[in-house]
Amino acid sequence: MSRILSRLPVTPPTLADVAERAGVSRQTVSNAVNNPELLRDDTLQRVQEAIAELGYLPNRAARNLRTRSSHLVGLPIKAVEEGTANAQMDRFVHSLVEASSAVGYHVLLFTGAQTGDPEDDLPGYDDLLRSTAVDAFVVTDTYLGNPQADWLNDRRAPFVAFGRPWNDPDARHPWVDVDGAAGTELATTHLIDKGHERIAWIGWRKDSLLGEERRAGWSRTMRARGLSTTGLASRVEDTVASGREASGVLLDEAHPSAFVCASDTLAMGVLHTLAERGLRAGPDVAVTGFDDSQVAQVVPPGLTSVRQPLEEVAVEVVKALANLLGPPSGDTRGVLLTPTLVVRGSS
Amino acid sequence: MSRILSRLPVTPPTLADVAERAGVSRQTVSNAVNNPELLRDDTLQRVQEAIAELGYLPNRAARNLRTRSSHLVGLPIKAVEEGTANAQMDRFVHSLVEASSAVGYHVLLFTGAQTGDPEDDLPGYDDLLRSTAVDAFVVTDTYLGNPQADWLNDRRAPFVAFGRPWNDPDARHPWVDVDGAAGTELATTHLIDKGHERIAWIGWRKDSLLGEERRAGWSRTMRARGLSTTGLASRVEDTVASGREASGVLLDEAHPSAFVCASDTLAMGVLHTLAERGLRAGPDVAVTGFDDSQVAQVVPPGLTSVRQPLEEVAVEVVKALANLLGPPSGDTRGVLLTPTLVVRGSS
DNA sequence: CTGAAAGCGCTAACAG
DNA sequence: CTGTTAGCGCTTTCAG
Repeated sequence: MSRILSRLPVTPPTLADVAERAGVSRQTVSNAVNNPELLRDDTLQRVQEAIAELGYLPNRAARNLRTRSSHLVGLPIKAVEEGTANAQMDRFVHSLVEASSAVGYHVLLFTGAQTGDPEDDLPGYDDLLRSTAVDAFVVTDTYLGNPQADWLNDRRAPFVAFGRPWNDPDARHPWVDVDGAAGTELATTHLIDKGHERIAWIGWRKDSLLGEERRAGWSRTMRARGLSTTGLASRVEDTVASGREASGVLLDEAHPSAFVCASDTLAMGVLHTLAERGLRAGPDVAVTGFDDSQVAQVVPPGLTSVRQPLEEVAVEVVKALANLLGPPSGDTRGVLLTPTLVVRGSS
Repeated sequence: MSRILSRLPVTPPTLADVAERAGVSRQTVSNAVNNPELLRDDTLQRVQEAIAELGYLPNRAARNLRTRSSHLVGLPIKAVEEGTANAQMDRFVHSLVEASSAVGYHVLLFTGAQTGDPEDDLPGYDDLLRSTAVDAFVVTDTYLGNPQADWLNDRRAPFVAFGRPWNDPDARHPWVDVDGAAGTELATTHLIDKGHERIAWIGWRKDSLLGEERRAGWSRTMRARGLSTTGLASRVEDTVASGREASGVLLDEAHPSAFVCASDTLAMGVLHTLAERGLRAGPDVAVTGFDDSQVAQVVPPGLTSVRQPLEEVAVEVVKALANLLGPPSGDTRGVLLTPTLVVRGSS
């Protein structure tokens, strides 16, 4: 096998080459590749042998031109945020590439402008779309007010979102998301079971619906267990410094014995405060984060964190994609997955 | 502008549409796009107006078919290693995507098999190559014994490596790399300047030439300053647990006051040991890592780390790519870039 | 400087 | 079940 493929011809074999070798017409070879069930067994086998001997693979450009589809999905990527623990894109991208290849798709990366304004990403989408470079998009950043989904909907561009359409609950595009409240509920329950009663929340500002959802998981669990939340919540920016500051204030004013955080970044801020005060994460004050970042995995003594099932998310995204691009079968609009809790030394 | 582009036609405009609108032949439109200098000024302007009005963009598939080039570069990605701090891939990927788009290229992601054996990635390359899906590859993992470079060279597949050809110093493919020894020299010098004399090394096993290079930066700097390295070096696997263990042994047996590590992962292992022994990273024992991962950035009290100039690497990679695919101009075989040191609380 | 003709490799539609 | 015909949208000859 590797012998056969070991020398790349100057110009790769075409349908015609295979057809000649197998003694059939070009169309028959095409059918052998795309609709094998149409061929008689012996013909099929003969063609397949010729294909193997020649190491034939259909020319993508020609196929794309003819079928008006590139078998490529576009994925916009943002710059990594320095100084945060939010690098989970990596994990998602890898899973997406893998899941896509299983259905014959490849992932094409692109970036918008560097301004940070999502409006400026739009031309990136537009060019790809108008040049028929991709069949669909996967968008990952569907926070409230993000124009991408609306924009894509407007031009009837096929896309699947990782993230709920917060803008518009009855948006008609397919989406996949992770139940944030379930995640923080897991964390809060875990802490309560460990005997904690004064459990503080550090989350994002109110305009983040994603953040409000995660917060809801904490507050509803506290209430359900009959625990007070008064004075125990803080809403800040998603930076280590904010988490550090917020946890300092909370410790002074509300004396919590544990913190549930909306992100690993904020949780790291809490660890900073604890280190400064000579408190031990875990034995003295418990902390949980969100995303199971590499930071959570390697920081001493290990940060307990809610882990999003990104592999599953990718699989569901690809399913939705296939449904969008292939023959539509039972259109599932939205899929909500449940995260898990990874317990480590900090709790 | 956004008005004009705001409605995607059922089927995008073609060259013929533009030609009709501008009252010229299809050829002339093609020239207007690809060789504007061939047109008379007034014709050019007329055509460009028609292009803008119609929101015309050349159909990629058709262009690819005709020019036998996809304007796509393939980038193989590995699964994220859990439990390490080695997630710098997405910083590089982002930079690469950006640099590529500046010269009209897009990045296509693919994965090999999941076995971890690099041999199994080869079919991934092969398929992409034989189906003319990509024009070239960027490979990022050129450790000793990795078959990719040889394999690609064998089939005369254009590629650029991020990483030196350790196998074969006079390999003929272009590469870009970062000077690891310069990085650890920076770290070691920094520690010496802070007054440290017993500075230990924790690195990788000897079969990693990359690791040996980083080690050399430490040892040559120590020697140059007249400091002993005897009993101060340890070579282990790249895991947090190994770093923890090695630093424990070194502290007991050689009493170093500082550690230079070959990776942030190992450095985190050292932080674990320090935390367990009630020692403070920084004031009590200094530690430096390598890669300036998010972990280094957010862990208390901040991990001093060598930062690779990945943005520059990407730019150089794309330069080499352009040189490979476009008209060859001055073939620079290899480019070696210098890292910087980011000083934080741990030193 | 502009236009006409040819064809890249493939698949959809139809004919045998 | 297999072969023939046509054409996707573009660029590369080569004439005018």
